[in-house]
Amino acid sequence: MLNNLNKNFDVLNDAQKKATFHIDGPLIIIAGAGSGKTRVLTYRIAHLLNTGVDSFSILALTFTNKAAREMKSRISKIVGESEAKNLWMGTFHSIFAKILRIEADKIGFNSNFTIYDTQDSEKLIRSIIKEKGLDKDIYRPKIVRNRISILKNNLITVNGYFNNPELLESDKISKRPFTGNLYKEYVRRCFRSNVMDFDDLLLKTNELLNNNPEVLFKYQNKFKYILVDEYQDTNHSQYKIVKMLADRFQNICVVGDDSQSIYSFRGANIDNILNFKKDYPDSISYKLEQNYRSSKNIVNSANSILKYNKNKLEKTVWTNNNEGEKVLINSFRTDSDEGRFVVNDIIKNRSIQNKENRDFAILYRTNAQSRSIEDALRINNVPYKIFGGLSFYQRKEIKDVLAYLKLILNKNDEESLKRVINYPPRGIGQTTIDKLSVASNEMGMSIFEFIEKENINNLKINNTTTEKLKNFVYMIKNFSLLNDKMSAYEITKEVIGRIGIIDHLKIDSSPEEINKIQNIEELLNGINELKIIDDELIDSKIKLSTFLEDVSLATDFDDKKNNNDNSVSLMTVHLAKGLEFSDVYIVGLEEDLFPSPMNIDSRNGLEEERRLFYVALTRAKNKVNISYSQTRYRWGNLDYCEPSRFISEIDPLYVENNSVNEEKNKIQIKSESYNSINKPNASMIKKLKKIDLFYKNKNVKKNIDVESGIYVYHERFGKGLVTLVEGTGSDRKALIDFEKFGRKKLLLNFAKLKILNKKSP
DNA sequence: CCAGTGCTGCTACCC
DNA sequence: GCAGCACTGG
Repeated sequence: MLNNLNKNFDVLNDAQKKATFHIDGPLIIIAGAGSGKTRVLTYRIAHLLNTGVDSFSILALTFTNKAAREMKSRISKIVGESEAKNLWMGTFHSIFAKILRIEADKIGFNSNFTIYDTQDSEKLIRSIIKEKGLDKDIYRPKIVRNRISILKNNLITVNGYFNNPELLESDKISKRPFTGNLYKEYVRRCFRSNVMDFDDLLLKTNELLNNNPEVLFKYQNKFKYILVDEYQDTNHSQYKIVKMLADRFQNICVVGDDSQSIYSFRGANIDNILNFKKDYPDSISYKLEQNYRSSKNIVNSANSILKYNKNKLEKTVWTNNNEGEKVLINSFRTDSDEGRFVVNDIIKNRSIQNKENRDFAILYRTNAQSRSIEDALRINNVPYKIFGGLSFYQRKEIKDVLAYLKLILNKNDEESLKRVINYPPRGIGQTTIDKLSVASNEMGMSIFEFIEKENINNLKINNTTTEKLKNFVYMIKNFSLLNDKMSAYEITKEVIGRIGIIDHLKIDSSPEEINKIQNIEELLNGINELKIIDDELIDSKIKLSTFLEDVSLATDFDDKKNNNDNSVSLMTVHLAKGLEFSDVYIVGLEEDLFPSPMNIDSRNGLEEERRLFYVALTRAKNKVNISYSQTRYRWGNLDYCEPSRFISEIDPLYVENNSVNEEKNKIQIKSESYNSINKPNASMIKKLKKIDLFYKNKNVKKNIDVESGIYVYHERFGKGLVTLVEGTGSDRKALIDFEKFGRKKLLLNFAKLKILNKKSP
């Protein structure tokens, strides 16, 4: 092994070697894009093992399952699978979920606690808001959930919240003074349901380690060597856990790139990496600055935009690679023109440069932008794969099946119960559930427990419904008994069969429903495959609890399949982090899109957008194509766009700008529309654009003649007589008596009406 | 209780 | 443009 290892080390450059061979004491590795970061991490672990460090005492934390898997398999290749298997390597959430299950009793939880995803949490919060009689338009569940998430990630508990005048004040100002009460109730309900959300996995770990010195001691001793990947993306809660665990031996190695910190919106704190030296004054730092991925033009153009950022660690990424082609900038009239260009360019380069579909990636700021690109790809029969969007496990039909499975393991899981107690429909309606909810809540019980133990006849629920409730509880309990003797695959198969979900989906055999059935089958196959893998390793079938833990903390579904098919990749820039492609198209480089309008009002926000652009640029090995459009459909209507400020920030030395001629047109459009206004601010421009758009919009043109007394034809409602027109602007409505559908009030801005006869003057 | 329609509201997405 | 909640009539 040693020889093999030493041979491997020869491929490292000086900085990489220094970082790899560092053993004791705090170490920070600043790793520029494409500088062989993962290589250093894996070799460093291999080296640690080689010098006699016990594989059980190494903890390596990553941000994605994918990163953990990759690293583990690479290490396996160097040191062998049996050694690699002992490493504690995984995401923050999976590692600490594991520890929390072991230590659950110390924080008053049961070790089979359920993990809620964002959607589950939001649903629970929504129902609490409703119960408390608060206005859901002010207490928007999404905002409240987000607020609570941020609080938790900053280790602010309910008490901490109420003792913090600033927080109380800020929620008062934002017209949500009862946020603290919602937080309190949410925490109470999660606890009662034996549930943790993603943030709890970190928050509760903090509490566990803080309040139980013996537990902290145990894990400090266990994890003598700690490595953290993507340190720039850690939030406060993660930072504190790492700090506590590393406190005893100080053998902490963090790797990251401040220039690729793009997750502050979910609580990542760039200061963690910027302040590492303050936290560990004895730390050593190495910079990996040689880029092995991209051409000189790409590296230099990416570097040039970072000059506009103030908050950063100094480093100079450079490369020995070829000069390469310049970064190409193109402008288009419409977003569909942009899509067509990108696809034609891919087809062209595919044949001229002998490239394959998988060499190309199309990156965008928001998922909604994929549509125009997809259209062009489909028309030209170019195979593509969209990454991100709704993950497999987020789909309704999958979540429905999973809810049954979760309920089997944790009957107090209220959200899962509510999800499936009447799905597929079994005659238990909202009224019944509401009654049960209130009554069980008063008793401090879960709904399941309540049905099981209490006399529900007192609730004025009729006998047939009572019977149905009892049956449901009986069914779940029965599943539990079966589960004790069954593998995850077997019990899931049993559940799917017994609840009749497939039959229910078959009722109308629309393509969507067929697809749902296929997804459920795929879920089952997925579990079955897990079983096989597990069989090979330890000759036992995977249990439901293991499977659910995997699923709750997984998002990217089988990358094996994704890698095998040879297609163009479409994804957001965020998702592209860590990946590389030969040719990259970055589309939609427009103000109000990239940078995102949400992030342009603060320096920190704008700098993060710029780093995001940096990430996009540095994904490419050979060629970057940047494009923007002068108009774009957004939320169903046409928007005028200006080129992104980031385009002009790239040093012109490395750029070929094809869009200069198009510029003139654009400026004309702009001056026509807004000349009369003196220095309009951003939001004003937005409003003007909307008004402007309204009058130019084809819908308005089409419906401007609609007035009372004329006959119109509507796509769905058919023929009708307009009896009244009211409102102005986008609020203009018509009251129409349809022959077959009766009286309807329609917004003229949106209604697709054909005028059948005009009233004579 | 349920299905079908209307209305609303929208980043990025790791776990 | 669309999804997902809320409302309403059967």
